[in-house]
Amino acid sequence: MISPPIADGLNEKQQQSVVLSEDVNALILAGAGSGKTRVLTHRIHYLVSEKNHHVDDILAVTFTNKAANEMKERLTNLLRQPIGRMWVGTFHSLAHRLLRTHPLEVKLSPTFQILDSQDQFRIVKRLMKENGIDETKFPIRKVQWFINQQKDEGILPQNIDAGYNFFVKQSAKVFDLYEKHCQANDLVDFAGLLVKSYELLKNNQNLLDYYQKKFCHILVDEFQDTNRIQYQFIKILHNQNNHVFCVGDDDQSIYGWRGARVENIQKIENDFKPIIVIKLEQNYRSTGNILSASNALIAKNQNRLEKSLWTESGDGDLINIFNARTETQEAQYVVSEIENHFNQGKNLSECAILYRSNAQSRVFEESLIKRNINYRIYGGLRFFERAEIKDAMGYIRLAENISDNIAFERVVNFPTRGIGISTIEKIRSHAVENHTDLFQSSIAIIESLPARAGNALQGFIHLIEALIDSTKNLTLSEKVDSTLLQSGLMTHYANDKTDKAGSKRENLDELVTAAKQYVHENESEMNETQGFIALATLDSSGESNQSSQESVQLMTVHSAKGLEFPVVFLVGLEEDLFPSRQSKDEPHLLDEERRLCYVGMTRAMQSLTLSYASRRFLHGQSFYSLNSRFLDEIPKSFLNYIKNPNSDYTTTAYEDVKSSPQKMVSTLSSSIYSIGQVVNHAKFGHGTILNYEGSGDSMRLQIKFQKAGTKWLISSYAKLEIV
DNA sequence: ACCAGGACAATTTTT
DNA sequence: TTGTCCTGGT
Repeated sequence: MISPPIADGLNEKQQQSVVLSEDVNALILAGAGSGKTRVLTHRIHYLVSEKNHHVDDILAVTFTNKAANEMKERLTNLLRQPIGRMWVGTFHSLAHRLLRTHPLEVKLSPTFQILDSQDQFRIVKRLMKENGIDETKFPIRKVQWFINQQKDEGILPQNIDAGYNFFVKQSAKVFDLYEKHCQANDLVDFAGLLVKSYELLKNNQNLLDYYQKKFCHILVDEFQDTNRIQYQFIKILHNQNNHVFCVGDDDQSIYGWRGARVENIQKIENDFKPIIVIKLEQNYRSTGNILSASNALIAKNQNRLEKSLWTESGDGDLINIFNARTETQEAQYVVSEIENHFNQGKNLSECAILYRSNAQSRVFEESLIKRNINYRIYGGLRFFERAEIKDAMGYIRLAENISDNIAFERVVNFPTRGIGISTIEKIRSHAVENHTDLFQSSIAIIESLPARAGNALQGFIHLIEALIDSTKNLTLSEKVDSTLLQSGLMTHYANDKTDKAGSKRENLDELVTAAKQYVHENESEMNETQGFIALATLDSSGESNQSSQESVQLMTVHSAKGLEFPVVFLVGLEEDLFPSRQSKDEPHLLDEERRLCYVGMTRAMQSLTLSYASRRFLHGQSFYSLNSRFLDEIPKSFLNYIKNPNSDYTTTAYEDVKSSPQKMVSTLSSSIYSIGQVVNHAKFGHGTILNYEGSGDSMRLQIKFQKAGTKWLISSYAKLEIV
């Protein structure tokens, strides 16, 4: 029916999806590893080369920059034409582009700035302080979270019905203040990009007509991750004459806590009629056992759009289960297994350690360092979120747009130049009273300041003016380089003797490289510098498709979504950790945990090991733990229990200990110590035994010393004297 | 302006 | 336990 190259290497269902008629909407339920990105890119290829659509007729939306970049790259190869300004990108970047094209229609100036979450935090904090809202009762993080939640739902402050909930009431008040602040200061946060884009289309019929007509085809990746405002955005762009093509997998919905609505994937069948649903169920990634075990696990969830994945590849190895005594032993086991794989010729980068929470990474790091194995950890502060980078960007932003108040506040006294809080307060209030920006206010009030503060501020003003003047004709990277020097940031870190200064200097150098690598699109609504500034906020990773080196990959299961590895260790499968304590009592949260576990398992291509520890040190305390219920939900026939050579008790024995505290005491009483007993330590002096763990030589005692505080000591080393 | 020490909290994370 | 943030002292 269709000629290669469109059908090239696609299975029947994939082909069907790709060549679907142009008259229907489509929902492609694409299971893990079923080649969904392939289908998406080939669909576009088909529309362009067979149906003679121009690339500009197509809108393709993803969630992450990574996915967007990958799609762009694949399309460039497939279409063999530059995709230039094609509308491919994240929801946020596309919304941003819309707003940059039509800022006035939503009461923004053409130079409006985007707030990242740090900036947002600071603003919320200041507003709360100014309005006397007690941040100990209403933690700023929670209020910020609340605000974003509302915005993701498309809810405005005036539409919140707080009822008797005091937290909601106060948060709604802050929300209102915050929205007004943003409006007055020409600021848009991440959620705001979407909210405003939606409003733009809703309130401007001619624009809506234009874009509905322009985008003949709207393709959405990872549809299960859409939140309400994103759904509305897609829905409003859709009319009788254009069509949506959505790809998603309800079993991989793991961002519900962030506002993603799995229901959207079900709603789509009613809201976008006529629609054709196609399931992609052939998996090209994992071996039979891995797949069957994953299928069995996810089958425990209710309300699924049932799919059952299958594979043509053989059963492969069984899934290994390892029960470690402690988290340290778990790490040692995993690392020694990685060494084995390495010795058998596997590349380190083919091995991944996946965990539920970032705090778990440390033990693995320590173990890897000990054995001298390269590793890479994902997570933590990203490049453009680092303080030194944000400072540098602050100067660049201020030089580009003198009324960028966020940037002004960031750099006005960093590196410190004697401009104190009181001076800044004066600048702020002048700005508010005169409806002008902080920079103009500074110039205006300088005469009225005490000599010292005045001089300091004058110095800053001259610095910025000189910066603007001297960099205006430079290329972007020269501009960045020169800004680093003129601002004094480089000197500041050169004089800084603390151990972190070196890496900060390296990061700043890296910023120059990032500027060099930045590719600006010529017909953009922005100039090159503005484009670079926007990129820094909208894609803070700062990664330019660099290949991962020869190193073991450590990351949370969340960040592993969309990736695959030949060898996977999914660790910490314990009750209260995975599923997490906060989720286990609520059915819909527990289901999401199960999906998360499913996502983790289905990352594995050939080898999958699940591990858990019977005792774990967390938040400075040791806890006994039960194996995760998810392990019990996988049929035994797929599992291979690894014998633990160092285990001094079996699972059942320890469960006895865990389930009845009395037993702990009775076990303890067989040793020479008992809880409540007073002992003497050579160094710490007198103390009382509060608790204990383990037995024999490895027994550890928790002792509250009169002077030295509470400590955990190993009984065989501690040389305790019973008093 | 800067640092030490205390209080406090600690899933998941994109944009 | 670790990191972060705030405070109070110098």
